[in-house]
Amino acid sequence: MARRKTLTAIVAEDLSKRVFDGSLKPGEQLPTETELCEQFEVSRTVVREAVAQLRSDGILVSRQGRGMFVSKYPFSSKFELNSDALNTLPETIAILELRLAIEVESAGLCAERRSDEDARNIRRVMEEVDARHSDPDIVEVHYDFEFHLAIAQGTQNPYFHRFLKFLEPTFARRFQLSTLVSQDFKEQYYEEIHTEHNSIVVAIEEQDPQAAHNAMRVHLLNSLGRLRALSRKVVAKDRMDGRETSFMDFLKDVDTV
Amino acid sequence: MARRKTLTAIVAEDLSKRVFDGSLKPGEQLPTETELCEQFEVSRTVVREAVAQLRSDGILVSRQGRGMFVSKYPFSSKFELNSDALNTLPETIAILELRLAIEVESAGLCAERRSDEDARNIRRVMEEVDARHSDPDIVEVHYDFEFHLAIAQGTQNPYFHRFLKFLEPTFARRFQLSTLVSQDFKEQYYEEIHTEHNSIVVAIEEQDPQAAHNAMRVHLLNSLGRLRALSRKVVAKDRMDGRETSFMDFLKDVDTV
DNA sequence: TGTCATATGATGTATTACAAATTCAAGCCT
DNA sequence: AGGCTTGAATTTGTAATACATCATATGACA
Repeated sequence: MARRKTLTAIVAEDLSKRVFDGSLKPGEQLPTETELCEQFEVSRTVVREAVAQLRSDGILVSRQGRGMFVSKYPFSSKFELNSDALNTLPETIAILELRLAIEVESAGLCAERRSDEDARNIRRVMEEVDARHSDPDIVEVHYDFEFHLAIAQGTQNPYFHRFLKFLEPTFARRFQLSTLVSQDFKEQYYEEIHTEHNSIVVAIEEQDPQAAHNAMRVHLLNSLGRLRALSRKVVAKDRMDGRETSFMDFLKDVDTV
Repeated sequence: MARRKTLTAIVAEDLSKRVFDGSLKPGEQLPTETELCEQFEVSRTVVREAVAQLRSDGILVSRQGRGMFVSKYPFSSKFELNSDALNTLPETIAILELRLAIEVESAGLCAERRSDEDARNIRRVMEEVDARHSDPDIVEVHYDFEFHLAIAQGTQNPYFHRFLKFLEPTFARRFQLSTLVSQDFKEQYYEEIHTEHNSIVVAIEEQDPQAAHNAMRVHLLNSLGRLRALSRKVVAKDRMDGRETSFMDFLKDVDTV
């Protein structure tokens, strides 16, 4: 593996380092492309590809005929979750707390601002989610993500939907519950969730932000609890089978392609 | 203004669109660079710069001698705010709502989980922020960001701090209030903010999550109101001076170098 | 059948040339 | 003097070509 870094990558990293350690200040003009070619002893092709990357990251701006400049706000305006972290239980829980924060407010704003069409859509999605229970073998722990996205849509603030969509991969893993829990448990599981969903929907339909806040908070706190319970079952099952699998390993295994 | 889009940008957008609408599937091999040149009727320089961007976004990977491929996980596991959007008032408000969601919960969790040292630190930062009022000329509308960061620190969940830090550039712009508002107004402004801060701090010290929620919500809703009021003043002043500057232009102008 | 050399085709890098946009100053006009 | 035009110089944007390097497929050879 470990491929040799391309010249382009080297130049790009060096330049972005210069920006972030302050030797190139926001707004400042960079050396011309030809000067950079001399400094790095590479061709203009390389410099330009490197610059293209930094430009798409918003670190540089370049204007034909004038030159290249450090962006006025070069400091990372992106928020990323390194995929290593997503597979550990503590990280998943920490991120679920972040999600709870967003979703509680999302439910409240949705209750305030939803259109009638939003409300109808949300109820429809809830019913679709319920209908999906007919398949007894496979369930996603957060199989109800579409429901949550529909609510975010109703806030009329696109950032809520975008942020939730961004968090989706963290929660969209599938679990084969059948290997873990009895049918009875699943029934109970679905029953609980439906009840929780329903009280959220009712609050949104009645345009009661406070009630929506509360119902969503309850739902996600319970979700957190269910996640923890499930993880305990997994660990117990592994121990019974003589394995010593941690929850994170489990999450990796069931990861669907 | 409205600069003509570069060919590079056009190609990059088209390719990323192909990925996201599914006509190019994860893991699939792309046409060769020369083929893309023919398709788009541009030079290889353009194609390569476009690809360089997509590669840095993690959408494509290219291997020397083999070809270019759509990444297996092209779907952005990063959340970014494009800097163009940050300069418009509606966007700023929308993002402030997102921030409110995070911070209300942040205050609550902090009240629950803070260490004694966290509590001391928060109060200390609040007092430092107050002390800064001695400088009568310059104020940042959200000069109190450190205070909010200190609270996020107290949640014991690193993602709250990280997310807030990520949003900081959106709110860390400086305003020269002196050209806009009277000294009296500033006094009142600071007075209000201090009162709001204090009730948050008290709630956290008393470990009362519900009160912390409420206090933080009040503070940020008022912040939202102050931002709107300020924007109205700016527009009014411009109109008086015979200009027709929108708030977004204003934000660009006061941009500090 | 298995192995190695070679051919082939892909991306990576270099070089050169020209197009288009911006700046700046000289020079002209009023 | 002040404002305007013009053109040269500079800089990024695009194009075209050549070669280097890496990966794979092919086919000869044992």
